[in-house]
Amino acid sequence: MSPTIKDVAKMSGVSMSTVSRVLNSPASVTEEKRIKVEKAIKQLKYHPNALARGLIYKRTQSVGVLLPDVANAYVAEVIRGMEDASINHGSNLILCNTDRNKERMIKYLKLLREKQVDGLVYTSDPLTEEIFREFDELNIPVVLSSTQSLEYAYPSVKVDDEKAGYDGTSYLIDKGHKHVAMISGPTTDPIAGYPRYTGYKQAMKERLGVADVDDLTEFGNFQYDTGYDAMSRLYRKNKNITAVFAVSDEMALGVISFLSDQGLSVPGDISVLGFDNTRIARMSIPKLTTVGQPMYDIGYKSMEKLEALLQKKELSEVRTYLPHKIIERESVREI
Amino acid sequence: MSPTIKDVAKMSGVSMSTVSRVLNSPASVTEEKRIKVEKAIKQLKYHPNALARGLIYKRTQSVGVLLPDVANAYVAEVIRGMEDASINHGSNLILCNTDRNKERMIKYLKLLREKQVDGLVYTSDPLTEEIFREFDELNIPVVLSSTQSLEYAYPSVKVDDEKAGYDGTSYLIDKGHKHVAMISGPTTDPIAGYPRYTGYKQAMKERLGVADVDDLTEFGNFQYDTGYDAMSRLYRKNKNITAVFAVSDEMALGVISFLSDQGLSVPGDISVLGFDNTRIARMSIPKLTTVGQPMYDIGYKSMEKLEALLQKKELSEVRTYLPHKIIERESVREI
DNA sequence: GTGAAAGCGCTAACAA
DNA sequence: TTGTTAGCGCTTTCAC
Repeated sequence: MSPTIKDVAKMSGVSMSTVSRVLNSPASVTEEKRIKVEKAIKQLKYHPNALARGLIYKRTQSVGVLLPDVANAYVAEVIRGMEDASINHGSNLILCNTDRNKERMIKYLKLLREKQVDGLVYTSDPLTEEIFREFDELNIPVVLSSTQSLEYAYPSVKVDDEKAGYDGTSYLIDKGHKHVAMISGPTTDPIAGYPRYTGYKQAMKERLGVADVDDLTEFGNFQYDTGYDAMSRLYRKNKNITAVFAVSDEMALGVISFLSDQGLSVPGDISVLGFDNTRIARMSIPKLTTVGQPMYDIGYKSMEKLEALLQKKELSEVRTYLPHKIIERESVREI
Repeated sequence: MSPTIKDVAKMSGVSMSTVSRVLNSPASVTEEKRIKVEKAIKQLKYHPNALARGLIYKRTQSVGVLLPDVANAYVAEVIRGMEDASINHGSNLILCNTDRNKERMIKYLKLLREKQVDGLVYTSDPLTEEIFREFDELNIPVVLSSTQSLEYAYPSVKVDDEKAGYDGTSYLIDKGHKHVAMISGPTTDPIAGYPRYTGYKQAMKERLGVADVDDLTEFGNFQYDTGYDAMSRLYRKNKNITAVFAVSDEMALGVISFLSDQGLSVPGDISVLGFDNTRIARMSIPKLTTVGQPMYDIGYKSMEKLEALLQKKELSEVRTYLPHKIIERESVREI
């Protein structure tokens, strides 16, 4: 059995409270005893039991992280930022892959609640009313990372997706493209779908005067295959396109792949712009020009917000928008 | 405040022990009381406190996962498998990105120990003596995932890297290649470096009769850039190469990229074989033929082993080797 | 079958 | 400054 505070007390000839004091407020103990206690701690290899502590403090230094899937490159990078922030605060992350599966999520929420996590961060997926209600029952701080809610008051940190959609499109227009297509996410997705699409449409209208984009848009679900398929549909219905803006790097790679299968060159024949700037963006041929998101920072900042909440600090802002940035590589050319 | 077992007892007019019984062995309570208690639980939205439980059971249903970096595609996939296994067992994963940084690791180990995690899984990095000693102090089951130790008796699950190196090389030879190069990991890496390299050398000798591979090998650290650079060195010193076996998909993409920069075609001029079968392997042009590892299964199986250990079950085997498999795509051709 | 009481390892009054 | 004691929320003897 591991030694307890009692063992340390016995060995050093003081009371448990004194041991507890050298652990928590060493200054309040005479040097003589403190040294004795410290020696005993070392000798016994004593380590405090966080369960017992948590029971009293009502703080566990653990936070739950709900995410769709760690194996997703985007998400993994966000987590990385969270990790770094949390270790700075002495907390741990409990990983919960929801798989967008409701039962799995409920199961996790139950576990997290029983384990008395201090807070929760919910990543990358829209917050439905149902999920909100589950969260609300937990009665702990929640922050949204790489997603947000306009209906509920949870703090969030993400990029401004609409502006990113606008800026990406504008970038292509600035390069001289007049027939700019978009491969969007589902318009039912209020985070990475609709807003980026809206930004695209706005830029098309404002900058190019084109209001009807039906011939220029297709939809996918952010994954490679759907990018490939969407491009194939797009190509069938419109041969004038000179640039396509895919709202995920994976879809952009799918686009490039389709184009390559058609014997078309990127960016020679068609320019391709991605979104995210995940690691794969610099490994493709041609290297992908993309609307980069500060994934790591999004994660880091989310966790900092959560910590602030846990310390009952006033949040300077509820909804934080981190800047996106166009990363120029080789898949877009000027025409 | 959350309701406690005491509140439930009061509301249902029974003792705390009875409530505890309906929670843990419902059969030992009369139906009448059981129903009353269950009703109170529902009404109060009572949820047991795992800290209090853990204090008694000395089991927390949490396991620590030490890994180099979640943002690494290979690692993320392994984690995914662990997650799925652990949720089946009702446990949670505490994520620890070590960054291969000793201090960070020590800090995590301290946190994990204080939180009384039931076990540990250590992923993807060689187990040094120093790390072993740290683990050993913890006095909890440890399993190695995607790594192993011949010196210490920790159970492990991974592929047979030497055989994989041999098989990958053989595959290339079977395709008619006589000048097969390898871009290896560091030979000081006893997991993903040395063994694969050894397998390669063995195949070269047995199948092709070539014992001196100095002109055919270069080294990288599994990342994209080092694959690019290693290929550039290789190309400078040997123009006869018709196939290169890079021991990570990322490095293989780096190789393809370098070749493309030289105006060389893959697999037209040079065939390229990767290792791992991470998601990027099917997104490249050409799609990467690779020695696939069952990453998900490695993670899943590791966690199952850990659970078995926690249940004091005898392990049927200490070191498990899961089969690798060559995934044929488009980057290797027959000559 | 059920309840009272002790105790898991710790901290926080409260006295001294 | 220090020790004694109660108690965090739960399970588990041990009587009844």
